[in-house]
Amino acid sequence: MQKEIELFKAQLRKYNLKVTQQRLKILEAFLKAERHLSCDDLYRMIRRHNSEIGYATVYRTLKIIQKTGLAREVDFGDKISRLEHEYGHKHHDHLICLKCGRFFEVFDPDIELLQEKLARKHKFNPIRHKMDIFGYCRKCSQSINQTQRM
Amino acid sequence: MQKEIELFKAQLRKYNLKVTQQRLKILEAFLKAERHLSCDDLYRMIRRHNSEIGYATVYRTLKIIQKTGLAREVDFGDKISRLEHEYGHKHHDHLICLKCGRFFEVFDPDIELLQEKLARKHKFNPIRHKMDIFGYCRKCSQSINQTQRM
DNA sequence: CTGAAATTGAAAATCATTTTCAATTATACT
DNA sequence: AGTATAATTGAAAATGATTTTCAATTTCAG
Repeated sequence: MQKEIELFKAQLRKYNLKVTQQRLKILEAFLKAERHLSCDDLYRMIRRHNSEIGYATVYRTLKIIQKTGLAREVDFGDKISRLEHEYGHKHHDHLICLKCGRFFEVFDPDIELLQEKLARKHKFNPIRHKMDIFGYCRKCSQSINQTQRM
Repeated sequence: MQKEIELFKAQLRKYNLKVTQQRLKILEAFLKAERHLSCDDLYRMIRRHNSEIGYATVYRTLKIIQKTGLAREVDFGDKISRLEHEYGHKHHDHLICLKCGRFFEVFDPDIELLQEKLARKHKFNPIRHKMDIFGYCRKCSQSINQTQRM
């Protein structure tokens, strides 16, 4: 985690941004957290513990954390920005359960390869991609009892 | 297009929803449109032509259109809901240009197969999935001149 | 035709996100 | 260490898409 903090500081300096107590606390809170976090999640976490840090500051710092490459946005289809750790984490895709909302991180090198090929076939220069599979996890698959409704 | 309209009407009846002029006009406008449309896009289109249909009605009807399986939501990462035709359209993924915003629909059966396998390997029951590759299209690849900025 | 139930649309509410701005703080430079 | 300056903070307001409310209107089964 020290490594990430140093990287963050270095990036701040590089862009003439100041190393403030708030920014460091927010980064640490983010790094300590395991799950995918929305801005609101993180704001509450920080607030719960001790510090008085404004929502706007958390919001703005999360933007910076993204830009430094320490986090990336993930999208669970609910229109809420969530961040997950990026630094030191390999790329992965998601299996997202439509019932319980849990997600699983997965990776398949063959798919990655084919994605590259697919893009190249279309003269497209891929930078990043996102693959989410929605469905039912093992537990929920058993207990599905959907009431079809409109 | 007649087929889609009949299907829509049938679905409405099935769920005790009424077949109104507004709903039909909105569906037709949607079906005639080629591109991916946001609620706002569609509202403007309809309004431009003639009809006086409220935004709320467009919004609500789009939800119904989704539920009937005639449209599905696509996500270009900008937090705006856009719908694309679903009925009679095969599943596909997207190549989305980070510069000009254009997108390309692509499909690769090998990837589809591997996605199924991947899910099964994790005892996950896949229902649908979403794969978007972000990068630069042919035209934009040439003229990239990004100014690195924070 | 008629009544019950659904729909409409204008306006307001919601909710995440983003900006504003005056007060505060970090940092480079004496 | 002191100071100037430029960035940051945080409360509050603004934004913008989405969603709901509710009284008036429309649909449609009987």
